[in-house]
Amino acid sequence: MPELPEVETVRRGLSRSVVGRTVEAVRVRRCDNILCETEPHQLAEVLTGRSIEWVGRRGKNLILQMSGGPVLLVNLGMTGQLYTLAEGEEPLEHTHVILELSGGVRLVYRDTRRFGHLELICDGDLDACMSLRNVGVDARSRSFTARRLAELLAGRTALLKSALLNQSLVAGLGNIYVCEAMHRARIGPEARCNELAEAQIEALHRAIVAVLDEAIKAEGTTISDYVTGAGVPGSFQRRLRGYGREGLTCRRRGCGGVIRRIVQSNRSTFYCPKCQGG
DNA sequence: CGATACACCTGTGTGC
DNA sequence: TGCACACAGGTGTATC
Repeated sequence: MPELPEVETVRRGLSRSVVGRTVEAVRVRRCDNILCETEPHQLAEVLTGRSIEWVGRRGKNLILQMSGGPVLLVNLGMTGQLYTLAEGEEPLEHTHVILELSGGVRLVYRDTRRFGHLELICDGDLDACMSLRNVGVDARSRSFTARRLAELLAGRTALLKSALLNQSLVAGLGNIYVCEAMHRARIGPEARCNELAEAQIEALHRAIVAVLDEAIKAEGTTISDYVTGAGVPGSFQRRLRGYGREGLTCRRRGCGGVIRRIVQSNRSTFYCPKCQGG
């Protein structure tokens, strides 16, 4: 579910609602998706009494910096949620951890399919932690340029789509935004990394930056599970041009093509056969 | 090392 | 109504 725009939206929301608050209690309902140097129950021991100093992001990973050094990293996987409960609101099924914060704020971590995980990094050393070991250049960092993208793709024979989904190259894109960026850049689904012209890579880079930016402004894409840090859906699903639109008319002005769905490496790819190369 | 297949988990929607 | 199957935003691991 959550790709870069969704994770960034959660980061921004939590920056407003939980930064500066102190962890008063930690309720762990289910701990088999908590990575920790020692034991999952260490979560309460380490976090209780510390305040949340800031919330950061690397690719699709959220970083909660705690006072005194430790970091709580959150990867939401497909169905993960990290949001604050409204007053009187009860946690739903599949809520695995609740942080009770000062001021009566409750931050919950929920994940139906449990593809996500928490990682407690006691010494705060992000460069050595498990979750970030294979995270490449963030798609919204300054160093993600067209030139950098070209270097990352050079010499690869894989499908472009597979490379863009590979977090160790560019971090932050998932199935939705890869489909959207390739549609915007008019690159067909069968394109391979090593057969792109320079101008196509530049167009792809512009498309990636633009679609992520627009999606963040819309607070992300909600298909079924994703919610912002405040627990509400995003709205970018209304502006998708390819993803999830099989059989519908292409949204490119004057195109009139019909969006198709194919399966590539076991995942759906949506594209317009008329305005995207193939 | 690079590319691909698959497993991990739960819920929902479809067709018989 | 019951059941089988396809499918879903991600990613680590095994295999060639």
